[in-house]
Amino acid sequence: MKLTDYKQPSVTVDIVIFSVIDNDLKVLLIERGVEPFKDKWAIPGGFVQMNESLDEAAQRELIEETGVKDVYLEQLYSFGEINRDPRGRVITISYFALVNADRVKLRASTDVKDVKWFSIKKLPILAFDHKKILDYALKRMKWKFEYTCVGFSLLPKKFKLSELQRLYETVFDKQFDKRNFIKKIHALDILKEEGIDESVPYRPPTLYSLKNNIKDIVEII
Amino acid sequence: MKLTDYKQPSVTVDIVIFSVIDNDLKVLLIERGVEPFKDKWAIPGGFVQMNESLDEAAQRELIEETGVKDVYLEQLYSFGEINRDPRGRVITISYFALVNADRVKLRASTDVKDVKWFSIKKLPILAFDHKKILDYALKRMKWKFEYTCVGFSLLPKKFKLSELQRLYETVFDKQFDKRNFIKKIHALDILKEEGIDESVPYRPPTLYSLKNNIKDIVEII
DNA sequence: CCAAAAGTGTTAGTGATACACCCATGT
DNA sequence: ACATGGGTGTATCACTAACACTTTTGG
Repeated sequence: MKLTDYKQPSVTVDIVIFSVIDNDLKVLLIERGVEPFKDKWAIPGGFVQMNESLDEAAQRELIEETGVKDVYLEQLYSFGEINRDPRGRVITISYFALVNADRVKLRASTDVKDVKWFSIKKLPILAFDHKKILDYALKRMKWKFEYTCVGFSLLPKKFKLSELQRLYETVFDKQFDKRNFIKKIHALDILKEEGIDESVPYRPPTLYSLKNNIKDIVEII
Repeated sequence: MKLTDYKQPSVTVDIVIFSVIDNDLKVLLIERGVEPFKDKWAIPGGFVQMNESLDEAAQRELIEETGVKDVYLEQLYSFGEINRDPRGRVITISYFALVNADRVKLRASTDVKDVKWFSIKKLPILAFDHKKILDYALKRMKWKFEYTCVGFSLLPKKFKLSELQRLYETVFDKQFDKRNFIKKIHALDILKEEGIDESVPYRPPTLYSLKNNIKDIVEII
């Protein structure tokens, strides 16, 4: 039995790209320029080429869309309902990424009318089954945020504790008690001091950085 | 741009099927009857057909291999390294299943020399990248076992607490304190009493069953 | 009365939560 | 002096972990 004895589905990767901009959790969407779902918003993605692994395909799509690499990128789930794409049988392997929006240069590519960051609170109607994918991504992203150190990839190398707390408050859309938050972070013993930021017009805050490469290793309970 | 403009990879599903037999955690493997990896042991799986979703394909493979359905089945992860299959580009969507071995009738199918339960502690060398898939499945299965109620699908409808504890001790390969274990289970408030088993030659134990349909909803801890 | 498994409480330690004020700086 | 954000401690509660003996039944 040879591989070619089977009719084969197409395989795509779709990337849910998150960022935090102006204390608001955002997701990157593209406006489709072609059918199906022309003029509708969708999660960026594309076909997996024969000479690249799934992770490489996701990485490539991410770079095409945002110009950034070396960001947090994680496979989510594969969606393969028979009729999820009106063009035919398409299986998609979804990913999510966390990017620091400062580094991103949005570029509309072929077949794309527009590219925009959308607040997670004001999403348009999405093409295909992309709402389902986005919901799933959001759930998993929050989980990862809560239980690992992935969130630090959205901060500059050196940051103050209040920035870290604001980031978490944005993602979870709720307030935390300052003392308890700091206590918890310190208890994890994952930060090292990096001096003091003297450039502010108020009491200078201590800067911190993550201890070497524990980004997604240490579980934050 | 049409779907057929792309050369397409093949897509398979592979199912890591777990069971607990004689207080030992087992996984179901098949001995391949054809190249590649002829005579090597592998995780059961097969090509996704054009008229079935991924979940349906996994379900079908599971039934073909074991004859059981209505068991716990969950998608794990998709593996798509370029050279993971010597026949060509094959992407596999892996699943894991928990089956009660009492209900299973093993059936060698075409291209399969043998089918056997292997103790997780004495695994043979596996074909393809199946070792990686199995390791991943094991990790996820244990996680699910610890934090949800999936484990109950390996027990009969009515069971005694000592059976439940023995199951957990088998899966995690360590002993738990009886009083603390029971206390924890009771605190979850997921069991209802189902009378007493009078048929034993020692003090008759209370039987319990899971409250309706909370199998994988309630998080344990 | 013996074997086998069922059943049952208390204590100490650890982590989570709730809560309010003073400090250092620039203007 | 004031505005801005930085920094700090304590008390209570809930959960976890460690630990051993008595009970019920059949043979």
